[in-house]
Amino acid sequence: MTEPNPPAPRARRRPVTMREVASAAGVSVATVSLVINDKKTARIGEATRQRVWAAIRDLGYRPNAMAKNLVQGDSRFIGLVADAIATTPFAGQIIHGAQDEAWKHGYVLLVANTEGNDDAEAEAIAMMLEHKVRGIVYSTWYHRPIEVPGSLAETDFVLVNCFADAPGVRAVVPDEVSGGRAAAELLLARGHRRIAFVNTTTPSPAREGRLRGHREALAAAGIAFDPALVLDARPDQAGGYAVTGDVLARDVTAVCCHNDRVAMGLYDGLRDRGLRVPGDVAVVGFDNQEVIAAHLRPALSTVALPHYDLGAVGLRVLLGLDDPGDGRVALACPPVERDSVAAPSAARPAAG
Amino acid sequence: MTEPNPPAPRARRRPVTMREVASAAGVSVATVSLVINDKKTARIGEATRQRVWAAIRDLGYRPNAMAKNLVQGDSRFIGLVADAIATTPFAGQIIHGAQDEAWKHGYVLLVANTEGNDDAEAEAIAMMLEHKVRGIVYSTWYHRPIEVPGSLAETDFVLVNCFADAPGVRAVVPDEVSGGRAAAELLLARGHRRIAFVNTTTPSPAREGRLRGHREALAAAGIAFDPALVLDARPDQAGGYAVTGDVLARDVTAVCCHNDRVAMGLYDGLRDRGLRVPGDVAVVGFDNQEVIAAHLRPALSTVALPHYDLGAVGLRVLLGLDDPGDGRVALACPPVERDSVAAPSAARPAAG
DNA sequence: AGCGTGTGATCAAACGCTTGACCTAACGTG
DNA sequence: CACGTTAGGTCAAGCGTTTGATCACACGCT
Repeated sequence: MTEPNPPAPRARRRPVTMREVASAAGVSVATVSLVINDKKTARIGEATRQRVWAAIRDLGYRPNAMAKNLVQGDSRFIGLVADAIATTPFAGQIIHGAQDEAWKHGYVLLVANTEGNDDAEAEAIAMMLEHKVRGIVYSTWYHRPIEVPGSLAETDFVLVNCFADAPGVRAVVPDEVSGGRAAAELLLARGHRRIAFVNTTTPSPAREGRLRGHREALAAAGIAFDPALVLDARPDQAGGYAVTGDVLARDVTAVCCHNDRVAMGLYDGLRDRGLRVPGDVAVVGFDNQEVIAAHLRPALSTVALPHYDLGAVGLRVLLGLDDPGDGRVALACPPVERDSVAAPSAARPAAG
Repeated sequence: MTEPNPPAPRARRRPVTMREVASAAGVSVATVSLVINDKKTARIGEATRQRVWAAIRDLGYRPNAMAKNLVQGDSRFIGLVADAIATTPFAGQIIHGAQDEAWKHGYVLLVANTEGNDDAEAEAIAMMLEHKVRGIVYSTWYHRPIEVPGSLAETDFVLVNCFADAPGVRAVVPDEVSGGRAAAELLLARGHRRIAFVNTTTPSPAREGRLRGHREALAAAGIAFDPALVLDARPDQAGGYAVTGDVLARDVTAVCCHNDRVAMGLYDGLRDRGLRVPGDVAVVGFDNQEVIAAHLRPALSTVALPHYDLGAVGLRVLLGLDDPGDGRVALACPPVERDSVAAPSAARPAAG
């Protein structure tokens, strides 16, 4: 009876161990270990060294990282929990930054995404704890306050792109205020003085912070803040499109949008009214969401959220390489100039 | 003298071990192990069980996964190497799918991104090998042929979103042909018969496969294939915008774009000419790149690349749960209907 | 008393590696 | 020649678990 082959259990040859290398080289395992790790404290003859390396190569030996970790009492793992790995490129950037930085210091990232599921999150953290991670970077895909999951406290951790007001909880976040300021400055530098600010409807550090930065920039430029120029819109294309009329009714020459998607919607709204960017209205976005900002017509000037750095710095803080002064470290949001801003035209755009 | 605290080396209390639990519960480590793993073969009294669990809870014990792996001879790790974790949401989706599936089977993903750097790649694979991963999923962010890195062969592996023609190399890829067919069908179903096909300029499985699918759909609908309706364009917004004139010159009622970004550019091109989507020209994209497709005005009908499934199935194949028949498994690209397709209007749009 | 049996828990040997302590020749030196 | 020294290694304990083999004991039978 020939059975239908069960899905090919691929040949899993047992890995070569140090013992095998030792006997192949005619030395003790201790010697092999000393050679591999190039221990300065041990005296091993050049000839022996050669034989050991040769055996290693011949046998295709790979050290067993887990055995090593075990005996050394600490792992080279760092956990990274993210709440949305794939929803946006944002989390990806954070991971990327953390990854690079971890790698640089000989650590391996244990990534888990929870998709906002608390159980998954608890499980993920438990898994990391069981692997005796050196610490955990806990990140969210958009900047917001969070409750620190209880089990996090069992290890060293740092919050990234989110924060908690428990004392002593380190966090790395984007500096929304400076971002808001940077956005406004993009416009002010070109001479705009009547600038609409399309804020999001959802309360968040971004909502409050960016507006504050906007006002600071206005103040610094000697422009009185006019609350009537602040509008609310759902933070997406539809929101931006819908708010177009209100924006134009304010008789402004420029608009700061809460994010790039709102700007994208606004582009559509303006186009539908026969208005041109930046000729009739200058627009700046926020987030620097590549797919959108770089490829809108005209390309969108915006302010970048430092996701990569958030991840990288988060890791450095965890490793004690950067000192948060036991508080939050706020990372600057750099402006990205493209083509959606020009000097205001003499004639005001027609309303409506 | 109060010294300026050096970057807070956080309290890293040595983890609780099984031995401590054992003595706290007044039993042997063996007993603790048996209780924890709920070994059916061992007979442990209910009272003892309780005491052990109590001790575990009191001490906050977490098993040491590495010790466990070591003694059991196999790890619960699976490696995932990606060539671009953050460039697009694509890789993120693959990771997400692999992650979920791995988790489901009790595995932990060791993610590494190489950003196309061969050294980084080799290092990443070495790291995984040293952690004695159960296998490696090697993925690329866009569908293409690759050379299998030598060290991959040291373990079990499967290619995802890429392939090699070495014999016996398992791969999971998107079914470009069926995707191309699906795209065309979106249009054919509404009655379009003269359809432009904007292909990419770069040779790739996508370029060849989608066109083939397109032709198959045409044939199935009894429409003669007209090579003149196939145009080439750089696969981005600029390309789509630039090709608009040529498309219109072909006097078509609909366009299949190589991807969503091309469609986005085409939207702009059409708008500039006062043409409307889908009223004057129906458009379908490819990729289902959320940020774009769902938020263009009108929302873009497109064909989705099954990234999540690519990751998930890749993992299943690795685990021997799905059988690739020792070849490639091609995953369908499902159509996503939105608002950019309507029946062709009686009057042909004016050429460009 | 002697024996089998079932129950409840312990012993101790691995797993692959690191590392401080220890061993053994061979080589000066006084 | 006895003695320290050094070069070149080896020994063996131990990291935290798992697990097959074992053990101690009480119970019920003959």
